[in-house]
Amino acid sequence: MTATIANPHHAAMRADARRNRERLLGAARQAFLDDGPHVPLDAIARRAGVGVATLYRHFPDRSALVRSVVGDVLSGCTAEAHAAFAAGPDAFSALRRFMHRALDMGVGVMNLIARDVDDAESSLWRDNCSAAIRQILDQAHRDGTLRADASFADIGLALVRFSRPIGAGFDRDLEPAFAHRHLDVYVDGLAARNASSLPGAALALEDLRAMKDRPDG
Amino acid sequence: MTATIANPHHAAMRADARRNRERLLGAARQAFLDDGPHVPLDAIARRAGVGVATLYRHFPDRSALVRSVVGDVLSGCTAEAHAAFAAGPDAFSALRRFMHRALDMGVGVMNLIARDVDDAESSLWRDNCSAAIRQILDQAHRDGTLRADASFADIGLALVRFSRPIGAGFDRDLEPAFAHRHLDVYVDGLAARNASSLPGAALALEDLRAMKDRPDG
Amino acid sequence: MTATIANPHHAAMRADARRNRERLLGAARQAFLDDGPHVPLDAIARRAGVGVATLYRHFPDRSALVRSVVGDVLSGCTAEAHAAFAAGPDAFSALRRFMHRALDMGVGVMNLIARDVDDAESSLWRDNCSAAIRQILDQAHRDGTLRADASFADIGLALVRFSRPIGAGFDRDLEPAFAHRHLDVYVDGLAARNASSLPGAALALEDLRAMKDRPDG
Amino acid sequence: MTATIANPHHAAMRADARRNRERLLGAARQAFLDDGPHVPLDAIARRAGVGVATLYRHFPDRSALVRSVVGDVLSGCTAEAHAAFAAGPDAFSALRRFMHRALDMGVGVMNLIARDVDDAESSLWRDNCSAAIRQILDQAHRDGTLRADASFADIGLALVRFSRPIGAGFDRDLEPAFAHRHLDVYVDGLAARNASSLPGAALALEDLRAMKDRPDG
DNA sequence: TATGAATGAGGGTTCATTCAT
DNA sequence: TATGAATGAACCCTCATTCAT
Repeated sequence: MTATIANPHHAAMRADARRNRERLLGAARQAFLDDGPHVPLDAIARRAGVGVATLYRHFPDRSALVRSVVGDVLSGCTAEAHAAFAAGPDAFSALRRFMHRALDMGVGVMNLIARDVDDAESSLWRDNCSAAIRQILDQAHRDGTLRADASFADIGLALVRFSRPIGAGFDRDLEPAFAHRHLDVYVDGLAARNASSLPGAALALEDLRAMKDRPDG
Repeated sequence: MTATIANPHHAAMRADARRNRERLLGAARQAFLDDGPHVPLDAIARRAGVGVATLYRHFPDRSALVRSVVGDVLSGCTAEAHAAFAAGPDAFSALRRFMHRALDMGVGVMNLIARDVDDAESSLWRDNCSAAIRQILDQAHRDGTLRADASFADIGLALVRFSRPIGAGFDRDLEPAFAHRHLDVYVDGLAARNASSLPGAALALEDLRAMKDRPDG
Repeated sequence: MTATIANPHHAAMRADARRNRERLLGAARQAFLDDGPHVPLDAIARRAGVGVATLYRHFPDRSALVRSVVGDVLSGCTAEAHAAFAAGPDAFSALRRFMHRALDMGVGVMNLIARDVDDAESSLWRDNCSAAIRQILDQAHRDGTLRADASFADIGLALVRFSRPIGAGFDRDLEPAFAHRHLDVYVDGLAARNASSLPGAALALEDLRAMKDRPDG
Repeated sequence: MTATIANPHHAAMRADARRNRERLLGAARQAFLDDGPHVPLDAIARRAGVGVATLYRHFPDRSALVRSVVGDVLSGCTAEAHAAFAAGPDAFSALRRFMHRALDMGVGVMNLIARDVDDAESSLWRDNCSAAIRQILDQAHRDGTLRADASFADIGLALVRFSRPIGAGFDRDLEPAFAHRHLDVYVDGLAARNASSLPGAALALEDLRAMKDRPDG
């Protein structure tokens, strides 16, 4: 399921190197989901079946690995958003479908690690993904099926929230089931006809850009 | 806002020791929320304005501290649930009110750390809290205001989900605003009249008890 | 003088890793003898001229290091016992010779640390060494040169006793001289013709196996 | 069995303070024997049933406590040596008797801790004890019952050696039995008629005075 | 005076990263 | 190029000692 991510040297890479890179990306995403953002890099290398130094050859430090994982996931999400919008039949149901797909893709990992990611390339990934999602939201707003007070920031962050493991001491295999159930109730609440009034003014995505450095999270 | 937690030696403690204990509990809860479950104990001690060894005198190891924080938060939540139910005017609005209060109390911390907490005392806190919440849910179900397919497990875990920081790389001060907005939409979706049908069978709390050991989260 | 200890991966180890391993073993034995069982592992690493983490790479914790040192010493002792028995001319003089050699080999370290060592491999080392020593004792008993009331337990523990530093506040370089003098008097007392009667019943080695956990020494 | 040690303030001390002092001395000696020289002072205080600060009131630091324990033991030993010499019937049997008594008194503790003790008062205790022992040895030498090559240094250090626990991983309660058996064989070897020749020149006590600082031991 | 809480320095261990093979 | 050994910084925890009650 690893979306192909544009790597500058991708074409030039030897077959075994490319295979290692992809195994590392997959192992890293799963490790981040399973064990949190602090999982030792040794453990990721072991999961991928390579030595640590191979990991460092492909990703000079933890942050580079994280950025690549995020890029991988975001590009996949972008594709899913476009596909859902195209498939219809209407924007609101496309939204619901897309959100469930994003959960399945492990978009949650993006957030576990997003604090470390603030470079130009990642911003691009993020912007692409945003645009694809906004396309759906805007149409739903125009249709009057999505409650008026639900902003892109609300929904983008909701996506993050629902796709993160809650890790509440129960069997990890049950996570997806609860996530999808929670998400479905939330989407029901998003329907225009079901709306109570939300507290506070709608927050715009711009409000979120005020990054601050923070040790952990 | 630190709920008073029953400490066996509480009465017998010297005034300064008790003060330190409370400052440590408060600092720990905030540190867990801000920086995650791996926050160095040194940092917690510093936040509380005491030396590390003082922390260790009060809490023999990280796990003991975590248990105490959990107990502290859970007992506070229990009280809030009872209060909300008593205040009415009806169970559904009590539910909404209680859930917002639980967010404010930092119940999210419970989950960040719940994996480490599995002793008898913590179970008691948990059970007390569960009972207080179920009281509300059962009444709402009887009233027909809460959608029939929303189980206690759904809602308990939703509480956890909404109260955890998503930490998506934006200003941490905005967390509460989004959490409350997300929660409000979710509660709208919980209203019986707004329900679509949820995917899968309702999961019971018992399904969650199948604890497995897992390194991180 | 480091006896070659069978390490499963010995052959497969890189040259530098093997060299480090041996330097660590030697440094550890000397450090245990000089500074006791609590000597900081940093100090051992420094003595060996490597970083701490290198020590931990080779020996996952203090106990593993201790076990390896013990194995190293015991295997050397076993070889000495066989050699002494083979060299003759009679069992009693072989016993005296062996005991002095064991002192030189630093067998005392075994005991400083023996409390921590109770795994299968160490038991094997111990049993091999015991057997080699018993071979000498049995012959001496048959020859009638060794006093009848001297058991293997007596003599094995005497070996331990004489080879440990007494550390009585004097120059450590004098330790071996006194140890050998004490041992020689003791061996004189072991000769059958010199025996007074020993107090109490002879204690068998089995009595020693009743291990109890004990914090320190 | 705590010998009364001259404490400058002894007479002036309140009854409860004196009782605490004696309990601390006894607890410390036993703790040093049981758990080695590194036993935490908290543990000693707990054993004595007092708070840590009480320990510090009586003994300003670990070294002072150690010195007092040593003085306590040495003064007891001195008394035993005089008594044994007076009781006869001959010097050699007095020597044997005294050495067994010294073991019983826990003279071994002296050595565990002697490295830290080098002040004038301790030297006095030591000299008194030496004199009492030499009195026996000199007579035995004159009697021709003690081998000529056994010096005071040999025998004094032997006392230390036999009275220290060997801690070889067996039940600590068996220590005294083995110590007495080892000692008895050694004393048999000390008899003039049983002597082989000892290696090296006899070492004089003066050789031992070359103290060096050493961390542990 | 006796108590037990507070402190900071130090040792044990893990892990991100670099380097020799 | 892939490997895994070496390194040091950081964190957890303990303990000697001081200080408030």
